Parts: sequence; C-alpha cells; structure tokens
Amino acid sequence: MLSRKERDDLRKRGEILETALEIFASRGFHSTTMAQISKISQYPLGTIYKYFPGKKEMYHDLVINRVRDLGYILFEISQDPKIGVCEKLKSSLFAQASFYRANREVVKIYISERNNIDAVAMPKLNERVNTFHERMVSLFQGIFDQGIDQGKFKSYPAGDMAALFSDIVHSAAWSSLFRDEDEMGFNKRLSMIFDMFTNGILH
Amino acid sequence: MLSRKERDDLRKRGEILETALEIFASRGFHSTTMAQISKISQYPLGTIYKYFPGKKEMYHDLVINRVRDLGYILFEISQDPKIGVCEKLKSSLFAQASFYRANREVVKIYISERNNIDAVAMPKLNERVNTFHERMVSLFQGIFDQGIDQGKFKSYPAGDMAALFSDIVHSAAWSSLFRDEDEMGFNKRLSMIFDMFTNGILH
Amino acid sequence: MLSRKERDDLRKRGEILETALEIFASRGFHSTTMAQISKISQYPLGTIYKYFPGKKEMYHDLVINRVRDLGYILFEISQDPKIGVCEKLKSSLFAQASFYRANREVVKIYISERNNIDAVAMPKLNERVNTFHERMVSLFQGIFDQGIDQGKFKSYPAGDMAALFSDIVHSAAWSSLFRDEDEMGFNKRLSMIFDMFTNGILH
Amino acid sequence: MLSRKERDDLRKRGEILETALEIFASRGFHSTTMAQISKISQYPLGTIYKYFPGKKEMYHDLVINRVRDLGYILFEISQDPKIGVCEKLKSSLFAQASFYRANREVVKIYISERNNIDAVAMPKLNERVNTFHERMVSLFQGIFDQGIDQGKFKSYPAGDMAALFSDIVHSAAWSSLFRDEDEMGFNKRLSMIFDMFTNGILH
DNA sequence: AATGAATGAGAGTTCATTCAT
DNA sequence: AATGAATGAACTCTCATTCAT
Repeated sequence: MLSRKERDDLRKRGEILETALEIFASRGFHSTTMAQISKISQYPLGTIYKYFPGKKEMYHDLVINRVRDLGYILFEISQDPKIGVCEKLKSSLFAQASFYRANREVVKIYISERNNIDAVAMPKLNERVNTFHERMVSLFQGIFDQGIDQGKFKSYPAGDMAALFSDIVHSAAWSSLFRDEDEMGFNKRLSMIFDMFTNGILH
Repeated sequence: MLSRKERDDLRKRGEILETALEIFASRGFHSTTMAQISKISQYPLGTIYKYFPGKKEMYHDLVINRVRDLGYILFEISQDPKIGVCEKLKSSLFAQASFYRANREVVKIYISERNNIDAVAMPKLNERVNTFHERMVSLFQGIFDQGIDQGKFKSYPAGDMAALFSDIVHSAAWSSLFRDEDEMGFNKRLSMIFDMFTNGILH
Repeated sequence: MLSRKERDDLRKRGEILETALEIFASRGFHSTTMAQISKISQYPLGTIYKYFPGKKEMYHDLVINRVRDLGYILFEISQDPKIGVCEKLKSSLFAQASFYRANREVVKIYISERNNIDAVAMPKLNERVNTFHERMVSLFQGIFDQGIDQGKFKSYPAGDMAALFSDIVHSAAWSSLFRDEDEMGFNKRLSMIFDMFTNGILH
Repeated sequence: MLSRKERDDLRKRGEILETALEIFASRGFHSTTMAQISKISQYPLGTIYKYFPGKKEMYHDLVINRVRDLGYILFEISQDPKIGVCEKLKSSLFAQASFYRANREVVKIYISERNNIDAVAMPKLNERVNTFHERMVSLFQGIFDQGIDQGKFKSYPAGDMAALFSDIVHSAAWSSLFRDEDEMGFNKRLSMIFDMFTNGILH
C-alpha cells in the first residue's frame, strides 16, 4: 500500500511524462527543450529533475514503459492455449495495430528510435528498444515453430518468417496511422493484409 | 568535358561527403559536428562551407542524391518490357537489397530519416524523403496493376499490395544488413522471402 | 507596484544595458562582443540573452529608449503655452545640449547611427532613428510656423529653418561634448550661438 | 614620366577603388567583403592585396584621398585675394554642396566616419578624418578673423563662428543629397540658408 | 523541499588574409 | 608575377543542468 505522498509522486511523474510524450512526439527529441516540458506541464524544472535524472532518461522511460505494455499483450496472445497458431498471428496483427492507433505518439517515438542512428547519443535506449524488438520477434518465432510442427505452415525457417511477419505487422499498423479509416475499414484492411501474407498473392 | 578545376572540386566535394556520410551514419545528425567532419576529412571548415551551404544541406544532399540512384534502378526494372511482373517484383527486391548492402551508411540515414519525427528541424528533407518513398510505392503499384490485369495476381487493391511489398522489401533488405551472410546465403534468403510473399506461408 | 522579482529583473537589465552602453559607445557595435559585455558586466552570457533577444536588439534598445527621453523633453517645450517661440527655440537648444552632456555615450551612438551607412546590417534601427529625427524636425517646424504667423520670424520656409536649426542645435551640443567647459562657460557659448542664429553674424 | 607599367598600376588601383567605393557606400564597411569587391571589380583578390595592405587601409584611402580634393577647393577659396569675406563664405558653401552632390558616395562614407565610434577598429582613419575636419574649420576661422578685422562681422569668437558655419554648410549639403532638386532649386535653397545664417531669422 | 534563475561549454558559420601554384 | 583556394580564429547564440534561495 502506497502512502499518500508516494501516490502523489506517481501521479506527478505520470503527468510530466504525459506532457513530455506529446511534445517529444510532435517535435522530436532534439527540438524539445526541458523548459518547454516544464512550461507546458506546469511543473517547475526542479521538480522534473526530481523525478528524472535527465532529458535522455525521461525519453528513455517514455518509450520503454509504454512499449512494454504492447509486449505484455503480444505475450498473452502467444501463450494463449485456447487458440490456434493462425488465430494467434491474426490476433497479434490486430492487437498491434490497435495499440498503434491508441498510442500514436509513443509508437511514433518507438519507431523513430528503432531506426535511429543517433544511437551514440542514447546507446542505452537504442539497445533496450532493439532488445525489446528481438523479444517480440522470438515470440512470433515460437508461434511459427508451433505452426510448422503442426503442419499448418510451410517449413520455412521460423526466424525468417517471424522477422517478415513482424515487419508486415508493423507496416500495416504504421500505415494505418496515416489514414482516416473508421474501425470497420481498418479491420477489413488488416484482414486483407493477413490474407495476402498467409495465402500469397499469386493465383 | 570537365576542366581540371571542376574535376578537382568534384573530387573534394565527394571526399568531404564520403567522410560526412560515415560520421553521420555512425553518430547521427545531431551528434555530428562540423568540426569533426573537418578534422576527420582533413578539409578545413572554410573549405567545407565552400561546397555546402550548411550542415543541414549537406545531410540533405547525402540522403537525397544517393537514394535517387536506387530510384533510377527500380524505375528501370519497372519499365523493362522484356520481363514479366513476377520477375519485376523479384528483381526489385534483389536490386534494393543489393543497393542496401552496397550503401549501408546511406541507407541507415535514409531509413532513419523516413521514420524521424525530428521533422520539425528539417521539414524539407523529411518531405523529400517521403515524396521519394511514395514514388517508389507507386512504381510498385504499377507493376501490381499490370499483374492483376494479366490475371497473374489476385485482385487485392494494388495500392495495398504495393505498400506491403515495399515494406517487405525494405524489411528483408534491412535485416540483411545485420547478418554476416555471404552472397549465396543472402540470395537464398531473399528468394525464400519472395516465395513467402507470393505463395503464402500456409500449406 | 512591481514584485521583488520584477524589480530585480529591471535592475539587472539596467545594469547590463549600462555596461553595454559604455562598451558600445567606446568601441562601436562591431568591435563589441557579447563575451565582453558578459565579462565586464559580470553577467553570464545566458543571463544577457534572457533579457535581450540578441546583440542587435540590445543595441537597438540602447539607442531608441534613451533618445526617446530627449523626444519627450523637446515635445514638452514645443507645446508649452506659457512661453514664446523664441524662448521655445532657446529652451530646446539648452535642453538638447544638457541632454547630450548628461548622456554622452547614448548620444555618441545615436549620432553614429544617424549617419551610418551600415544600415544594411540594421535596417530597422536605422529606420527608427531616422523616424525619430524627422519627428524632432517637425516639432521645430511647428515652432517656426507659429513664429512666422506671429510675425516674429522672417518668412523663410519653416521646414528649411527647422532642418537648419536642428543641425545647429546638434552641432552646438556635439561640440560641447569635447570641451572641458564648466556650466557657466557652456551656457554662455550656447547663448552666443543662439544669438548668431537669430540675429545673424553681419553688422 | 611614368612607365607604362606604372600607369597601368595606377589605373588598376583606381578601378578597384572605384568599385570598392560604390560597395562601401551602399553597404557600409562591415557588410562589405573583400570577395565582393574582387568579384564586382573583376580584379582577383591577390591583385587587390597587391595594391592595398588590407581592407581597412583601402577604406582609409578611399575616404582621405577624395576628401582631400574638397580640402584643396576650400583652401583655394579661402586664399583667393580677389573676393571678400562674405563671398568666400558663400563660395565655400556652394563649393562644398556641389562637391557633396558630385561625390555622394565618398561623402556618405566621410560623414559616416566623422561620427563613427568604431574608432577602435580604425583609429588611424578616425584620427585623419578628424584632423582634416579641424583643418577645414580653421580655414573658415581665418575667414571669420578677417571679416571681424574688416568690421564686416560681429565680433563673436571666430572659432565658434567657424564651427557653426562648418556644421551649417555640412547640414545644407547633406540634406541636399536626399532631395531630388534641380540645379536651380538647389542654388536657391543654398542662398536662402546663407541668408539665414548671415542676417539671422528675426525680424 | 521546492523552485527557476543562473551558468558556460560548445554549436554552426563567416571572411580577412595568406601562399602554393 | 598573378591568382583564388585554403585557412581557422572568432563570432553569436542555445539549453541541459545545477544550486542558492
């Protein structure tokens, strides 16, 4: 049980992070200043530095913590004993796309970071983001291994399938961010993409 | 025919660009300083500023000019009347992957920029990179349209297929950057990925 | 009523401006560096840039704000209903000369700017300084118009008289800056000059 | 007798100076670059540095040499035994105004320099310009001394009269630079100003 | 404990002058 | 002797972080 002070701290930290997220997502890391975050969040600079060791670490936090949520979701799906491999893949695709739609800002940053070469400036973040990504891929790999065992999938190397699938999912989810689609159109497009992936495009 | 001076200028400009490319690719835009480029390239600052109006413009140049080469290659393939749609796609995949392998640094920067939210700082570059990407996608779209007409491809919306294909190509090419594969292994993997895409993964 | 912080800010801003004034007045705009102002004023660079957007703007401020005070004084004199036109002119002359003696540094800068062809570098300042000057001349013109109406002055074009008077005043005031005159000698010389101007030098 | 080479050198030097004059006069000292002068004059940088030790010295030359011409003219007038003191003054006024009209660019620079506080940057030039000015004033002072001796002028201190006259002349000449007056209007205005000065403005 | 003013290292860029060709 | 490319010191300005209040 948290004391009132601890709960307060957590709330403040969260509010700061929320504001920072918006600014980082719209302006990028380098064009965002701590002063901006302080001003917009209405928390004094000193307070921000009480909760975060520095700008980099804050950005770090932002990306990792949010994306971890997606990790949980995908993990749950991959471990679900009640559904088959195909459904697992499809669910993963839908879950990731939904997550992207619901967390546009984080995802922008996450993707930006996944491909960022500014790694020198933030080696730790880069490493963690990539570690996370690898973990997601191996989650998929597990599903593909299963599917091959069950004779459902062709026996391509599971790692390659997983990497490809991961990128397809990402691609579909990402492009959905820039369309003004309603829920139905969105779902239809995802199904179609999943179809392409599973059945191929050839007649 | 270029004069000696012109050739010299071109050579120097190229050398500076080469050095800048390496540093930008390994440290990112913001962590790279003009002083570094000057020191490592062994060209004094003044000389660098003779060839480039500023740091941003240099980076700009780096990305755009190199990537344009890839554009030419893919355009040639898409327009080639001698080969069928399937071969066009496969060739595109191979060409892009080869280009990526041969231009690791540029590609790193290109991709970094494609997904960058620092667009605020360099709106022009961001715009051009995205314009280029769209042009590539519509190149693919043309191929898919053709294939559908010819009854070779299932009739998914060509735009969606093109977007998906573009990301698969990119994914395959990108992941190949981080493997120590020989030429043969590389080609085999690409073929396999192309196979997955065209025939699907389902039995 | 100002808060303590506001008063502090005003004091600091004033101290910086004071130092800058001295340095600008003795070395000119281009030979003065922000680092010098920082060092001599003992305010760090960052603090200076908190109060002023840039070097140019600071210089701008320096010139305009101070000179505006002279404007108020001359305006008051020109509008005073209690005194005649001749006294108005004489008062203007004395007031301007006093102002010059009390604000040597500002005046140096003001005059330097009035005649500066570096206008390309600081068009805005140049414009404002010249606008100010024109306003002063038209203030005088009003007095001359009045004097002509009252039959006190010969009917030369008031605009020409005003321009001439303005330069005479300036000339007298300026030259007084470079003499070690006591108050009495100074006043005597001004009276004499005024006499020359009003009565002519011919027997 | 000058050798051909010497004549050539003189011509080239003159051409460079001519170009430099135009640029300096329109952009000011600091906003003018040696590269500009080289490009516009079509003389290579090296050649310019052959004729002038540096940028400052060139500017120096520009101002001093031209203004010296005015000095000669005024000197001739002041020494002319054939004309009276009043005519000498009037002639000086007209001569100076004509010179200003004919040498707008030099005069702009000269005046800019007379009032410039950038003296730190160019102490030598500043000194020479002021020395020249003092010489002109003492030329006038001689005329006034003469006039007082002859009982033509009231016996104000000749130095003060000279300083005042010098500034009036300058004022009239300067303001004429910014009017689109024809020769006649110009002459009329000068006469009027001279009238004001000699007879006063009072009825 | 909370604040936000103070700090100054370090960034990009310019241009007078030199000197190898 | 003539050239103009090469040079790098010095400039203005920014902002993450600290620490006196």
